[in-house]
Amino acid sequence: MVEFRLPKQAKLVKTDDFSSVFNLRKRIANKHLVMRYRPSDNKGARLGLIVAKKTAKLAVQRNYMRRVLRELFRLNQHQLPAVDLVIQVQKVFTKPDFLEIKQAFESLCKKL
RNA sequence: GAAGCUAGCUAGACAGUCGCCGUCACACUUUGCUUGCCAGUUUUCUGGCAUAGCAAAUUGGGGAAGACCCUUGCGGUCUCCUUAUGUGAGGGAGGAAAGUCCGGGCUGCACAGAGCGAGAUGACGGCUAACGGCCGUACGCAGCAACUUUUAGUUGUAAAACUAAAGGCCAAGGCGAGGAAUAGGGCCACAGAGACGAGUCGGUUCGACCUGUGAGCACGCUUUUUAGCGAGCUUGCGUCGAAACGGGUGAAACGCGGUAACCUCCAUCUGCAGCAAGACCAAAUAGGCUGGCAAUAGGCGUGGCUCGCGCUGUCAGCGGGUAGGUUGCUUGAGCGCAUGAGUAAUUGUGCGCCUAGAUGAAUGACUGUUACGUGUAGCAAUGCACGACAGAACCCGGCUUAUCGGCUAGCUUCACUC
Repeated sequence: MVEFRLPKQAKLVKTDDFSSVFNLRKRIANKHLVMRYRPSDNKGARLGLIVAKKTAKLAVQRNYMRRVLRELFRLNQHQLPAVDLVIQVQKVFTKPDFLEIKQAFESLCKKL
């Protein structure tokens, strides 16, 4: 039985966590997303999200994008290696773009 | 029934899979003691149940405090603090959560009292914790429908009906920074001669100046004779002075006009900052204070050199304070129903209810069925696409702005029936 839960331990919380990922400067990207990552000693992958106010002005849009990306991470976390992952949104996407975003996320995950 | 307006409610529904954040209950391990109940027993006491309270140990997660060990490591052991874990139940964005424009609560700082300054408000009365909000009344402004007047057109024998335009009166409803202009200062577009002590300009009349100039008349002189020069009178223009009248304007004209949304005056109100407020716990590193030890040596600076002066060690404790954590944190001017008071805003009483508390930031993602609306294809059945504005961040009362629709109630006008 595979667990798909996403407890608090699987999230990047501290400012130090984020800045250490940024300092490693490992970066892959496509049209929608930018992923920065850093191998870690923990058991599973950990996630941090960055959705800037600049990319989407409305809070509703930002919340949707955050939730979709968190959901995708949750469902795919066992295929991922043990890394600290920071996903940055480049471009606004809404409900009709879901499949496109899913493909973008999966293709980036394969490159990890 | 139709139209208009104003309030209030709502913000598609159901199911499945996988999740997130609080709350509650139970389980999360045992032992001992206290308490209560039951049974036996004369009592002491014994046994069982409840697990309410306390203590001890133990398992798991987390920890930033303390001690010890040696292999000196992102080590182990012990003490201490804290809670997790599993199952179940129940809850989990809005009418604007938005803009942050007003008013409060709450919190900290400041504060004898008074004054100056600054800001806000401004009919009258009321409501309220308070307000720049709301309610009522009066006034003013704009104005749709209806009604009505005039004109034009069409129909019609006519009565009249309809349509259009321009007015009148304008329901319900809407809008109104609305005190003082004799306390004072400033300003008043365009037009007009002139726009705020008033004078100037032009016209008319009178007088003066004509050494300025044009025209006319008559005179004198002449080698320009249809001309030139000189001097005179009248008159026009011009300059100066006086008088009364008066100026196609304009909202307003030698007036006790307007403007206070220019300053100002009057009345009332306002201390300042904000949950990143504030309170508690509290690493690492750096620095501070106190004490002990070492030491009067050495080093550095000042100086040409000496003396002198200043700085510089280590250990322990203390307090401030940063990251971080806990709290503030959701029970409140709360909501619903009934009923009393009041035209109403609002409020008294009774009963019932608990309704998000996140913090690199939860409240969801996807799929299916279906309702409604819109668009599109189609004769139709039906198919396809789309679904308003928008996301809590201490909490309330308002205002403003955005918004697909639906439902209910009230008010006004018109029509119909009785």
